Amino acid sequence: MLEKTYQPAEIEPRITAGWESAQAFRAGRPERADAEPYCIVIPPPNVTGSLHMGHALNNTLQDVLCRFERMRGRDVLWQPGTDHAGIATQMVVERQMAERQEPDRRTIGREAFLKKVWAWKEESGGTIVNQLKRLGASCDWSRERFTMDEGLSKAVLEVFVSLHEQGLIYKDKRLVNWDPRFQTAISDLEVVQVEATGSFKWDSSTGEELDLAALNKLLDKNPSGHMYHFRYPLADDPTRFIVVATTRPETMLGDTGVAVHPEDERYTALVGKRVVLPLVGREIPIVADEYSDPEKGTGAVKITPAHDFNDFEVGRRCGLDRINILDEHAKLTGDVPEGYRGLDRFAARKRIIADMHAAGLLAKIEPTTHTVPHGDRSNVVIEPWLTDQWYVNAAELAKDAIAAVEDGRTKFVPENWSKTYFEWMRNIEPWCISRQLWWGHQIPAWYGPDGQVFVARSEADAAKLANQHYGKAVEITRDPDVLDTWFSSALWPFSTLGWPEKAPEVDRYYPTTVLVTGFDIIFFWVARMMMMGLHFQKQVPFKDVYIHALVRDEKGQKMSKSKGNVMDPLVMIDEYGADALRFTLAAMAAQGRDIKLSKQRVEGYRNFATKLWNASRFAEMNECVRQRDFDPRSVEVTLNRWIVGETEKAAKEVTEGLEAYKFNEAAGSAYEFVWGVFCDWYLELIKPVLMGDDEPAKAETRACTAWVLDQILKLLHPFMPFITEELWAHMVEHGEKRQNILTLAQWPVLDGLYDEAAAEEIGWVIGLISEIRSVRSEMNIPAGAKVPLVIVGADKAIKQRVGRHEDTISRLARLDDITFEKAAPKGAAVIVAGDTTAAIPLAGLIDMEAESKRLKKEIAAAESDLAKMNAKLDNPAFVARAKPEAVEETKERKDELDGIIRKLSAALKRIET
RNA sequence: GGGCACUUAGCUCAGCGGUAGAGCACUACCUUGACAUGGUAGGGGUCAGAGGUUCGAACCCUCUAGUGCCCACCA
Repeated sequence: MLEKTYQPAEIEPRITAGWESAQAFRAGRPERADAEPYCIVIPPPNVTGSLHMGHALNNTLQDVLCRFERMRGRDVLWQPGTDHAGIATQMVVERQMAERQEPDRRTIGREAFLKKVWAWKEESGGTIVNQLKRLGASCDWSRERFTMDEGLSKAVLEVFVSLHEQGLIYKDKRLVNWDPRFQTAISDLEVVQVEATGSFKWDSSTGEELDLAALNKLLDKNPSGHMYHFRYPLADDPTRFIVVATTRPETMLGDTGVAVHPEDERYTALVGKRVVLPLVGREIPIVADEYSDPEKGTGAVKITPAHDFNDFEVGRRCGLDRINILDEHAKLTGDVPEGYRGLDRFAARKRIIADMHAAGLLAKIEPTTHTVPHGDRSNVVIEPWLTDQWYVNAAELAKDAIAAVEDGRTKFVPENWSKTYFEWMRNIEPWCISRQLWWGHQIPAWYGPDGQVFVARSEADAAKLANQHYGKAVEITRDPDVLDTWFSSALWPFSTLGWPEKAPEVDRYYPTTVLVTGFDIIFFWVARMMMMGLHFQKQVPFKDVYIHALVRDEKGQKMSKSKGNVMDPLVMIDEYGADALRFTLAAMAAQGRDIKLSKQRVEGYRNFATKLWNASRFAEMNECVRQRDFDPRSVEVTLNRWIVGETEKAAKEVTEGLEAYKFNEAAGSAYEFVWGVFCDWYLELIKPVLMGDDEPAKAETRACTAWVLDQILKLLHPFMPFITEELWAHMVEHGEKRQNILTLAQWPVLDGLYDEAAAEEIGWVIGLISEIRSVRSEMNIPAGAKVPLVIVGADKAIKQRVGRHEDTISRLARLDDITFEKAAPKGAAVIVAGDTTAAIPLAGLIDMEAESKRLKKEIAAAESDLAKMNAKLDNPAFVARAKPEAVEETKERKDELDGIIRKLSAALKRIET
């Protein structure tokens, strides 16, 4: 016997264990060898991660799809795994070492450090996988992969070497986004722009004193947000100046030119002259370059080619020197005046301002709003820095990746995300893939004594190449850098299947069916998988890309620990059960929207689970046992004919919703059917049958209830796998415990069950009961009181109907007697349900004044509707041009309203006379 | 500067060309033999504003006003 209340915490671990022992999620089950494969690769969570709401949503949706397709008989592979997450993981381990006061990584060396990271991974890396299991994720866990696995590392090696051979990976010296905290290059995508606004204002022309102490105090809090105007003296006439503006004063030490627009007449005479760079004393040229905008600042711009992306280009065009003034920590270094060397960039900034002012060369300080690049992980200001790095020629690889979406080989759902994808792909920049970290795939490049580079699959191969190159054996050293984490992620759809080995899984499951992910990683991940997949497999990595919403807090902001607005999915699971959380996420996953999650919503769906639980309890108590030979087509009792038809409708809606990735519609249809139709009506309507003594009807109804409940458990299983699996096991089949598990049961494919006549009749019963209840409530007839009902002017058909459903109507509407009369008795409340009129003849119980008021209100409402119908029908254009069905519907509605008004008016008249 | 969305019941959100919906919250009644994590009934919306297209617009188009996000730039 089922417990009275559903206890998710009690059943979930048991169900999980059952799935595991049945190996229910194994791909490539022998009996499905001929089945069509269905494959999803999981967006690999960071190995350092723990489950947040975004993961919960993402994996719930994937699981819904996988369970749905598994039940439809497909050979499902949901490929799980984790990502080594270069910077994040290295950070975690370094922080741990610092906390334990152990020597830092540079002290212990690369090899020892990597050993520690692996040890950490073995110990703590499995957290998120276990959390995914608690959510119910039906991944084939036997195939779990890690981006640093031997196999996946081999794929990385193969891809790097091939792309290098093809000239699509190359080494280049150019400006990169340098993260001074982690001392590594990062890609454009890992840079986030943070707005800075200053407040300090000073102008030398006013004669006002400059309060340096106040400015410095401000700059200590936020070094950005101000524009500084500097006077640069002309070399041939130090009494004349050209004024330049900058938000980064310290970079002036690396200036190698001043640019003006070629057509800017203010400066024409100065082009070709030189200025003396203040504080440094170096003479630098004034050049003409289109980059300079006469509208902005003073129209003259200082050029620092080694520390600014635009200036780099200007310098290249005008042949200016590049002087690097920063080291890897963003401290001043190299060819800078003695006093500045070794200063931090922001300390140098203050010092420069003070020194320029002292030299009388500071013209103005004004507050401004500008964005400052920050590292997305380190949160420190990024410096453009000139270094050697490895790049992927992304523009070349993007060509087919763009075409594949244009011609529909891969489809975005919702479709308009393809615009975002195109936008970025068509303007793509070279992808900087080298990172100055230790944790990651080390770049397979070796250098000879003179710096000549040899890229090869192994050190031995590289040595061979070097020997050929030099004509003798030489010492080679390996490039210490590792690859961007997203480089290995880009290979995920085929590396996890066994490539570059000749793995049968690649043939069977690639291209994968659908990728499910959030829009925040379209560039980071989706685009790069498209490029790599197409290049190495000649086929798209996935046919569909379903982009889901981001889970945000109530203000629409991304949930984050630092903001303190996180809702922990595991806490929700503990409190309400995994099924409730999953159902909530699926029900809210409308396309293209953000999800602002609320606890009450989860609670509501927990209640839904309880409702289902109790409906099953009811079935169990009433011995509703699934019959082996039960055929829903064969039922004879009208109620049963009706419910099998409703079941078919629900099954179709859920199926169509899931096929179209409309998770919310599928979940909504299932919810409405289970609660609103099955529980609210069917189970109530059959109670008289189950308690009656019509044995054949009883037997059919029991079998039918068991059958419908089975369909319900199946339809809900993708959304609520735990409770449905538990109830499935409880429901007796052919008089014994069930042998199979729901996860591997067959999805309902129902057809031909809908019975128009049954639907009409039960609809009539429901309508009548609802009307009686409504009138009772409005007339304040005590809920417990049983009252008689008079059916007025019934024809033979209605009399027969009433006869068939008398018990049910009496029970649900709390009646003690149903009789037939030609006219409604005096002093009765009148009920109009469709074409049936009824009355509750309890003069004593009914306040006739209230009844009169109620009738008037109902008449008014009906008349208002009727007026709308009439207006439509009186409009010749509507009758002539609207769809015939629309006109027909309007007429029907008008007739219906006419009838209602006539009956209600008659009742009203009787009261008033 | 370029792009993409959004504005519907007190709250959170569906609906996207033919009688305004859900969950929660609210009101009244109900220990009715599955369920008070429940039942029954009910209140509550000129679908941001203004134009237009259409027989008909919350839904399509244009504009306005707010809000959010992405990309780029920033002397």
